[in-house]
Amino acid sequence: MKIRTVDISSTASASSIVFASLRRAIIEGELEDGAPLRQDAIAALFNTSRIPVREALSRLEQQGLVETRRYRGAVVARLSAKEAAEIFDFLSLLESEVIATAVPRLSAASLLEVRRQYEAFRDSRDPYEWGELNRGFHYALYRDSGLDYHLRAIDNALDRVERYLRTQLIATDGHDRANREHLQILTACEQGNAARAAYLTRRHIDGAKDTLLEFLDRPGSASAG
Amino acid sequence: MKIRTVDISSTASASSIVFASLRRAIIEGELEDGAPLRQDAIAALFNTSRIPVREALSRLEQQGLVETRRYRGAVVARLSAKEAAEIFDFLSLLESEVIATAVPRLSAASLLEVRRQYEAFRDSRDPYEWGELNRGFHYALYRDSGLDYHLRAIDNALDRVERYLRTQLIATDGHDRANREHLQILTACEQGNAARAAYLTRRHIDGAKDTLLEFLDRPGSASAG
DNA sequence: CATAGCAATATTGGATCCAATATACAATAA
DNA sequence: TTATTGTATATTGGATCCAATATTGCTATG
Repeated sequence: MKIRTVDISSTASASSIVFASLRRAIIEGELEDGAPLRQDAIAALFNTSRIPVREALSRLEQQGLVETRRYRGAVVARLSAKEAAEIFDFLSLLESEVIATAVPRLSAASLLEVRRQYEAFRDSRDPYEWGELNRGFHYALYRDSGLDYHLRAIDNALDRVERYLRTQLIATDGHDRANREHLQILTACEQGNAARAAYLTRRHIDGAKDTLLEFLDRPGSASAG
Repeated sequence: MKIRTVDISSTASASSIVFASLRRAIIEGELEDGAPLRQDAIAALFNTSRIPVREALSRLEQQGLVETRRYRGAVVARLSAKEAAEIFDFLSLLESEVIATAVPRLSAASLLEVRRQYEAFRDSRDPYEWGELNRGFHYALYRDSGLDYHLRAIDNALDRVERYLRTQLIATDGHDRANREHLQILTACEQGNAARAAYLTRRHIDGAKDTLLEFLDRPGSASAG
């Protein structure tokens, strides 16, 4: 049939909508570290009952984005600079491995898409878009690796540190530098040089980590948010 | 006070009990791939209502152990040989990194604990203990790395493939071989040779993967469970 | 006999209600 | 006055009830 169909069975449930919204609010930093998440209040916001909210909260907890204490409710998970640093290391390890796998498999179409994503990130001036655009660039690079489990782990890790990433991009010359490094990585991929792409990716992430930690150590620098 | 106390606030809730029990049943293979998880039936088993069951199921889904389709219920997540192979690669990458970080920090006490865990695994004849004991050995080795986020990711990944690991240990000479390799790794750690420990760990996991895939490819070999 | 249509049943998703616990605050005693 | 106890309120965890959807089995019809 020529009809454009939609899989109704995968229509969003209330709990999945609440989950997605809360997740976004947390990783964007709209809800700060340690902010309490009252079931009643959230349910009212979405015109629903507390049941889907509780389901969403327990999923967020499983993912490490919120912390729950029995009978005391949930709060946005705190993340120390040390923990953030570890997650950057985690990303560095995984992303360099994934890109090394992806490069020999990158199709011409994928490379075009990567370049498009590179330009979108480069041309954006809205820091609140950067997180999504940065993921778009990296994801386009990694997709052809076929390493779905790795990609999921990377996504979860990015969720945890996205606020810090934005801090780093805003408060330093992070955006310009990311652009330069993205271009280098893209070039290496176009040349089919997997080892170099992996090396540059590793340096890209390690550098972001170092810059951020340096910034956070400066007394008076506000925490992420 | 001299009273032996217990932190009541961390008492287990119904949903966390259901979660832990289902998780164990799934990773041990008591519930097979694709087995339906009826909320009513599970609630009855635990003498509770469906609410905590639903919370547990959504957490399990978030962790990738079950798959849910709206209005159709949850089933134990299937795992193809290809996906299992990817997860082994994931573990190989992470565990070798973690152990390399841990070795220079291993205390004498930790090394003794590692040896104890090594012996416990070596001396066990019950395949259903092997999963837990294997984790005990590895975890004792990794703990001093301080890489908590990495360790959590490793745990989650192990959850997904534990059934396959046991298949591999039972159906081949896996247990003996694992013991030999564990001893090699332990020795490298005692000698403070981080690079060698990492190399051996990588080979240990890659070897388990290859053995398992070979076994699964043999026609007539039952799937994990 | 095969199949479309429909009714009956089973099952999930969500709302409302109740119980258990924590928190805030007032009352009281040293 | 200050620390402690009791009480009122807020909030979460769980049970029960209702609505939406899927599945199953029967019936009728060609």
